[in-house]
Amino acid sequence: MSNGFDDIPFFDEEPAPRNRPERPEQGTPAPAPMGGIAARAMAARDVGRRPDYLSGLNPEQRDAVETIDGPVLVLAGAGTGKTRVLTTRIAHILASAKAFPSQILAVTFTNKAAREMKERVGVLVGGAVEGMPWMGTFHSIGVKLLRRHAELCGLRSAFTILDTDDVVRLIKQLIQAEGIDDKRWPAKQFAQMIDGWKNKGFGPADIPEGDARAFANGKGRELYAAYQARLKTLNACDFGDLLLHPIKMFREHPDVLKEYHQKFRYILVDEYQDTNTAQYMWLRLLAQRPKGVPQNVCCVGDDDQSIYGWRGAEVDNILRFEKDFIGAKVIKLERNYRSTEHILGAAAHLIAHNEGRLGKTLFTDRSDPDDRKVQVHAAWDSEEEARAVGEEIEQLQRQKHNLNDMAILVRASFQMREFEDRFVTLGLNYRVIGGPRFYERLEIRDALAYFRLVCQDADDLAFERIVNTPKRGLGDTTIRALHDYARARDVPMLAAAADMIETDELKAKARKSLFDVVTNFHRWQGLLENTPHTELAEIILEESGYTDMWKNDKSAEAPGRLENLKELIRSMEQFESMRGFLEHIALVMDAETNENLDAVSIMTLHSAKGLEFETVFLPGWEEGLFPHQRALDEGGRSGLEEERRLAYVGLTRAKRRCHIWFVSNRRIHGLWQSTLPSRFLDELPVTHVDVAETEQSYGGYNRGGYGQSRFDKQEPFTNSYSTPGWKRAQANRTEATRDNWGNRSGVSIERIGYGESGPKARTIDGELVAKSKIDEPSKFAVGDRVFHIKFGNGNIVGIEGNKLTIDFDRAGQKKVLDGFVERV
DNA sequence: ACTAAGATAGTTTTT
DNA sequence: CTATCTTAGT
Repeated sequence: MSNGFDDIPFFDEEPAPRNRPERPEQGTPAPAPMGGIAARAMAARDVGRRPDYLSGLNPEQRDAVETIDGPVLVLAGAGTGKTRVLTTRIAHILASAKAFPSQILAVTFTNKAAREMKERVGVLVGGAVEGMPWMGTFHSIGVKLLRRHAELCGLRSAFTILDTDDVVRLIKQLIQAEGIDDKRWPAKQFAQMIDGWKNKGFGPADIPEGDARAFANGKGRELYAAYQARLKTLNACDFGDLLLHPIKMFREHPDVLKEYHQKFRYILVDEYQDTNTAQYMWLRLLAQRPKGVPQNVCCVGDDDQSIYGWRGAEVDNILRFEKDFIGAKVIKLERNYRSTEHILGAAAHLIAHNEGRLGKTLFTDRSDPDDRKVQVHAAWDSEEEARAVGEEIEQLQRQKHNLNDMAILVRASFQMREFEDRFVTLGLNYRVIGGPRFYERLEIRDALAYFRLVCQDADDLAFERIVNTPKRGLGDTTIRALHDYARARDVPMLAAAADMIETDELKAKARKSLFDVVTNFHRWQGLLENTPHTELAEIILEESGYTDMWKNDKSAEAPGRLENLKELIRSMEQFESMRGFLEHIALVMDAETNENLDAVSIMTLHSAKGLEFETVFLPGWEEGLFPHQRALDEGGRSGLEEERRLAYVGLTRAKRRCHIWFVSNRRIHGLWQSTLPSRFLDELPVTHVDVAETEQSYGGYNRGGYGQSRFDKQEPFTNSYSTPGWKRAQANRTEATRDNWGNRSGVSIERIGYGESGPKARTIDGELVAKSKIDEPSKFAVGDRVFHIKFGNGNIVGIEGNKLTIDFDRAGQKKVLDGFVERV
């Protein structure tokens, strides 16, 4: 290691902010306290040993930690210690004294990831982590930049951050104001379009002509511009602006950008595969350096876990890292510390079906004869699926496994319900992750609207939300009048209200009500500076009559809502001011879960990313659901590949046990649909996957199709296959388990090298856990009259291997497996 | 201004 | 089927 003490910074070049925020930034100028690890690290160096925090890292991890100068891309597979590398790297930078804590920019996507990073860095470096104000999400760092330089972006520092709900309401107003039919052109859809544009870094002038024409008969661009103008008058931002405004500012004010170049000596990015174009642009701007100056950027990501393409994430960002950052070092982390070799083998084999990946192969030293293969189960319908999963969980529970160590990961949230229902009847504790959130509840949003308006009187959306809540007799007519007046004079609605109560414009009753509202707000605004914010919050909710409204409400949920309001006030205590609290709310919309309760987690595959469980259940592996039909329709091959990555994410969440389920019948949109097993099942390797025998063999209908070959106990599993693929698998099996990958997973996948021109030919062997029997002649013929247990009688109109297309008398045309029908 | 019946749509989600 | 939103009627 070179002597890093040559360029120890003697002072922290804290830029003199152009617009000082009211609240000084905490802790920035404090020099790095060299306590704890850092001190020990240096002591260790003296005796020629590695610092403590480096021990226990494998060579690749250590490389990723120690290569702190110059661009580094860490390709970190699932469970390879990505967060550890990131946090240790920060500790290492600090220990090397190459930067002050305040000179490190560390970006994550989610608040959760940011929290975890902070926690773990704290363990390594102690209090120094408190001096790292530039560790956070893209958006929270964006807000920080924007509050400092608000004027350069046409805003005032106290600007409001609007959530999606506010945005949609605002756009709806604009659409209606333009005289456009808001039913034909839904505001929600346009909000999504704007979001998409912003993800790509497009302002109204930059959007493609085709996009502009696609909405409201060519008014797309106009509306987008009107929206931005409106945000400006509201002194508000949407989430996209939190990135776009800083980008624009950096481009227009190179001097400001330069300050940050000097400031951020080291930049780290987590989950790089999830960055969208705007985030990428933002990063490029901050990371760029004059020729010869190293760009100390370290991005950590996994192209195989890129599952947010639909939300604007560009996997390309990770693929082109080397081009963008010349001289970049690419380090692959492939040693997995999480899962058994069976789980890893199954996941690796599945993901190998994707093209256009950088190509990593996870491996583990872990090999335990007790490790069970991944289990594939079949069920008749989703009800049976839930029942069987419940039984499996109860059995594990009897074996003293914690429910906290188990998770059910579904593709779509409607799948959750069946499990919830089942667990309620079983009395099994469960927790749903990612459901409706605390801050999205009606009463919370109402209360927040009051607070927002007190803090920022230009917040018309907040005004409109609560002006007649509780009921004050201020209906549509009054609001429209206020709205028109405000727009005509270009003043906020609260100010408009203050004006209008002086006139005879309104009816006496409305005028009186409005007068009360306005004087209340003026009084509360006066209290803002000198009253403790929790106290002020209580005053507002009391005096506005909002709490009374719920006290007088006799409905069942009213007491709960009052409880939530109390909870809201309680949670405010942790913040120093009402503004600080509101900012937190806008950015951190998540509520904490009760960790004390032992409960099974139910969540979507998307929200499971980054988590791990001893036992994972993956229900619903059926064509149309997973891969989802819409992903296929709209995303084509790349859509399918993203679905496959999602499957990969699901499998790699499991540490020891993994159960996959598919059903033959699922109720979609109220009616029963016959479903086919997911193609992903076909893509699993036999060496690591078992088809589980179910006592109830397919809900009691043990015949034909998947049922016949896989659940018929008379015939041993290994004999029931006769397809070429299976034979190939058989032949390869011995070889595959004792392959030349040493102690790596037994899957025989050729390694795909990074930096070569695309993936090489792969040999994907040993598949066929659930291969469709396309080669076998069907025992049915077109025109046959058949009976199906769920759909009744029908005629066969098409045959494709073991998949029959049947025109049912009652249920219409459906595709079903031949095992489920009988000739009549 | 509020309630009740009708229409409609229905992946994934963070900030 | 069902949750949510809209509209029509009181």
